[in-house]
Amino acid sequence: MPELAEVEHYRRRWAVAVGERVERVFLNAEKRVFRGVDTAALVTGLAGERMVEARAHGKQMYYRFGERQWLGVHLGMTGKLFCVEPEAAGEKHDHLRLVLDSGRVLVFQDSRMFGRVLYAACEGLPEWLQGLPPEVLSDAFTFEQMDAFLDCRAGAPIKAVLLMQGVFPGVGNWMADEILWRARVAPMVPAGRIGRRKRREIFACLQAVCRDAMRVIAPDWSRPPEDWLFNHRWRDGGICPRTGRALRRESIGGRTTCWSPAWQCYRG
DNA sequence: CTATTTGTTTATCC
DNA sequence: AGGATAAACAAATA
Repeated sequence: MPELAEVEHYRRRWAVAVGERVERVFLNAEKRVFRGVDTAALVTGLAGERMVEARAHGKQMYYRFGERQWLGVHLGMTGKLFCVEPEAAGEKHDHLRLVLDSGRVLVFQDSRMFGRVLYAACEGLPEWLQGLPPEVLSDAFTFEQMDAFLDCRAGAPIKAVLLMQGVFPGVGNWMADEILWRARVAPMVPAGRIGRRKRREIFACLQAVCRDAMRVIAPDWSRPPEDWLFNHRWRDGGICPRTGRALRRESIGGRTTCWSPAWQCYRG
């Protein structure tokens, strides 16, 4: 489920441990979420260290312990982070558990295991945090950059382009649909066929959807207002809140896409 | 039983 | 070469 704002929500669930020390680490090294990770080094490296930083960049979260212990978490499709009381029972898909000095436990749970854990012990940023693109809500994310990228991916449907994490970090399936719905652009339109004026609208809607999602979802996972596409998109028979007509669901760019044909009339 | 899934990586085809 | 697309990953849910 996790896109930009859901990731931020989960980041905060572990951020309650900032200032606390890790007493012990439990994990099952065989699980796919640890693919490529030196789990033995992770277990010994984090033990005794204090969490000093809890951050997210797009869908990639990372926590720093002490001066040189870095733990990365990506939630994939079904990953979750939470903090439980000492007496809480473990659950089936708990893959990583950090027991704090207070007794509370930070848990990473992921049933489908498309998520992953990363680990590094180094002075500066680990290589997997270097060269990240500007975050979509930062000043460094500019229209000119988006404009150039749409030309670079001119043949791909705009829906697929918005999902590319190298330029739109954090944008996921429902956010891409929400953006195109607000901008009134049909999702299968090739990016290169979108004119400059409409690109300006897409840019503004992109920022607005990210900002709104952060405000509504990140603090407590509130249900978005009914005038978002969000509440209508999941089930068959959904109705467009703007037109009152049926939403359509089809596969575009390899992903299930929900859109409102009468409303999203821009075809480039 | 089958079909579906809010993500990413790898393979394959142009 | 490089962009576009499909497949694979895995388990829960309908």
